[in-house]
Amino acid sequence: METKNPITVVIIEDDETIRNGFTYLINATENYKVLNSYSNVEDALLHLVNDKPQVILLDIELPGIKGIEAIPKIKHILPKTYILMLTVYDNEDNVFNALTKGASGYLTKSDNTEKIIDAIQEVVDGGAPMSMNIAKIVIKSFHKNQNSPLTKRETEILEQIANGKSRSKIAKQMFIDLETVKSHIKNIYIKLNVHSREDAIKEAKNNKYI
Amino acid sequence: METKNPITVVIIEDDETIRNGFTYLINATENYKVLNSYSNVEDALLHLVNDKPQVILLDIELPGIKGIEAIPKIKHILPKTYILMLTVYDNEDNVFNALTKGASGYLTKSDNTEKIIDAIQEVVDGGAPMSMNIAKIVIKSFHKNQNSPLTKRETEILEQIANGKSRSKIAKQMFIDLETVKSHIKNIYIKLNVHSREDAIKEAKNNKYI
DNA sequence: CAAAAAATCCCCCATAACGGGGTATACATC
DNA sequence: GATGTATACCCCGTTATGGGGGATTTTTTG
Repeated sequence: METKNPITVVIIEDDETIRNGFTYLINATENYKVLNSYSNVEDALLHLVNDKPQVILLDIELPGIKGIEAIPKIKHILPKTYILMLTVYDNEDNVFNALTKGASGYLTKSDNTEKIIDAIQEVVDGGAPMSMNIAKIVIKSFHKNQNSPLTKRETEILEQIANGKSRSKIAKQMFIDLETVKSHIKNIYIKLNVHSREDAIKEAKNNKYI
Repeated sequence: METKNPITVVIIEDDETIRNGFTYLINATENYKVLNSYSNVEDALLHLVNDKPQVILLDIELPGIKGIEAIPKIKHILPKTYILMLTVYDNEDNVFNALTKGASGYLTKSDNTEKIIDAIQEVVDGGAPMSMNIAKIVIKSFHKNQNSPLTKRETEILEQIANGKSRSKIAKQMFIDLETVKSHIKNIYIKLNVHSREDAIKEAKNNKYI
């Protein structure tokens, strides 16, 4: 182990105790260095360009910009940085969203130091570290959308519908035309053999398409 | 352990493999006896009066009458029987509904035999056995509707809206008039300071009202 | 019991949203 | 060259929605 080129880390976590604890523990480990730590995404985004860390530990539950929303923003300015999510609750949606948005791995805050260091190392080695229970969720999630008759886009739209969004809202949000949304919805209905938003949601949920 | 007065159990579960598996495993345990097992609630209701089990293992996902709907019916004819719900998915709504309707505990189907036997014993001893992750959901649910500005009825209706149901569907399902639903929705919007279904859902989810 | 809160039901109105019918283009995969 | 996907546009009639007024009854609570 050489101390000349330590693995550089930035921590984004609003809880001061956890933030300082992690900073201390990682810095105490040979070959790992915490460049900076921030309590919110906004601050972090301002300084990350200078920090240029190899790995970011990113809390999911943050005030202001949430951890998951932060992923694309961080990836935009630092495309090569690995992001490890920190979470207390292993919520399925969060896990899956974060991974699809570009997070490399997942850690629960109760994981011990050794695990966290291992995870950082693993991620710079190209791995995808995550807690066991999180891995289970991911597997379940992958099982989910597997044999769905819906395309990616259709699934996205159905999820918006399940959130109570109108066609026009969906269109605006996805930067596509209202008519395109209509087309997709028509196809969703045909594929699911339903004739209403309600039935589509029900059918999709029953079959774990969403 | 005396074998003269075994704890009597009835299983209601549509999957034959699980049904027979549980029956076998419970009968193989000293002091526990499965009186009967049924693949649906309708059959069970016809024979439960004769069975008079102390404990019923009740699947949530049943054809015909769903497990949760069955709880009050079972409680009606056998008020002293303890009901343990069996589930594969630890869905928050289901868990909470079942418990408020009179279920005593909750088990995931992946729980091992020992856990299930323990749960049966615990429930006849007056406990409320449930898997750890289910317990978490219950705690969350209790935290949830605490300081909600919405009334019970309004919350019910908002939940229906969040499931994509139209006013008229909600009205039919809740056996109330369309106009009543409209009134409730109007009040929901005022209380949440929103002007659309979408925003109401978002606001309610953010504040854990639903 | 009396007052307050919650739940129920009724009317009107204009607008927005919906579901269904077709058609068409660009693009990638196969 | 056929298929699948994502995109966009047209038409149509029907339904649902949100907001504005009430009113009544049941339930809860002080």
